Amino acid sequence: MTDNELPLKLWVVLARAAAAVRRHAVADQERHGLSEGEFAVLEALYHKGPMLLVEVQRKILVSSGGITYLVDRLAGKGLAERRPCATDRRASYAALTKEGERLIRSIFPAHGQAIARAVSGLTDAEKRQAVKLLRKLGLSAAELSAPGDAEPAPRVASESGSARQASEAR
Amino acid sequence: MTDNELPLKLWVVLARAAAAVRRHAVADQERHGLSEGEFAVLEALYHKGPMLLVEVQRKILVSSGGITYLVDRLAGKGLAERRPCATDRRASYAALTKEGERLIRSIFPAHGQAIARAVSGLTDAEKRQAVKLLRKLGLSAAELSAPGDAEPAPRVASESGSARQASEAR
DNA sequence: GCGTTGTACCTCAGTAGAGAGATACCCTCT
DNA sequence: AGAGGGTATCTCTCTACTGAGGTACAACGC
Repeated sequence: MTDNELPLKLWVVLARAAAAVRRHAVADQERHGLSEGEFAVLEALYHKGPMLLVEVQRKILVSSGGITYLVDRLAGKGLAERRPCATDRRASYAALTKEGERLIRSIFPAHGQAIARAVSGLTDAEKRQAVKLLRKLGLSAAELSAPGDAEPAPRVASESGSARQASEAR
Repeated sequence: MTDNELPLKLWVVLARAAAAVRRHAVADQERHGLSEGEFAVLEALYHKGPMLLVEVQRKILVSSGGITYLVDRLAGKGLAERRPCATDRRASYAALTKEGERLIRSIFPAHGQAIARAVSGLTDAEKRQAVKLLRKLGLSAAELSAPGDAEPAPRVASESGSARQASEAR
């Protein structure tokens, strides 16, 4: 039975597994008042030291507006700060404050354990196998032509029907 | 040393693979003006017929407010409708309208192909292997004690017949 | 019957972040 | 020196929800 729904099934179990594990990760992060994105920024800075905002952005896969928002929030909490870049005045670094470093250092080990627990349903051999397959899958999917190519496709459903507020602007 | 960061690495590649494949799925759905959640509802109703809102909610894993919102949106687009439940006046069914059924029927095959393309980096044998591992991982992660419990009451042996719950497919 | 507990749905405020566009700057080429 | 194009960040609007809380009904025990 060469299952021609194999790709769909793979996508379903992939999405569900990721969601299930993510729930554990996020629950752990929220115990410290951090959103997923905030934690990702802290973790990146913790492991790599100060980075340009654009580097962090690419690492954690958020939009340009998103990284501004996240660094703003962390700065507001006193966990991170911006530092000017000496060689490029457009750019700036994000860096952990003392408090930010203290926080991430104190919670990271437990976080790792929470993740370990979440994935403990697989043996180490299975984990290695899964890493290999998922790495291959992730890389190949990421390399496929940018989404939205091909045909615009027939627009369905009015879509212009929703009341659009006429906001006066500046 | 046997890599004690294996769980973390698994989580990273899992999240990245899921995000990469999801981008393709979402891009395809958006060509028809549907968000991920809207598409998930249509697909569920298409495959299972009319369902109670609470059933759809559990199937696609959104909050109670979320399912109300999604059905409202689909109703506003004329793709789905609510129907009273004869035996329980609190409850109501969601069902596809003619137009909704026509739409999902017309786009579903191409959607399957988009997914197939997104996961085409793996051979069929690898896909099957991945499905097996991810199913095991997803089920075990979903069964772990609810997130947020500081002291997980030792409810260890929940149900030994672990296989069940969370039927796949969406 | 009546009280209690559980369930299905809705309401509403709030949030994380997307994405388009603007601004300021850098770099190269002439 | 100046034009042109590329890049880093910020601003702003908008979306797709979440989660808490409320209402109406259901279901059970007495």
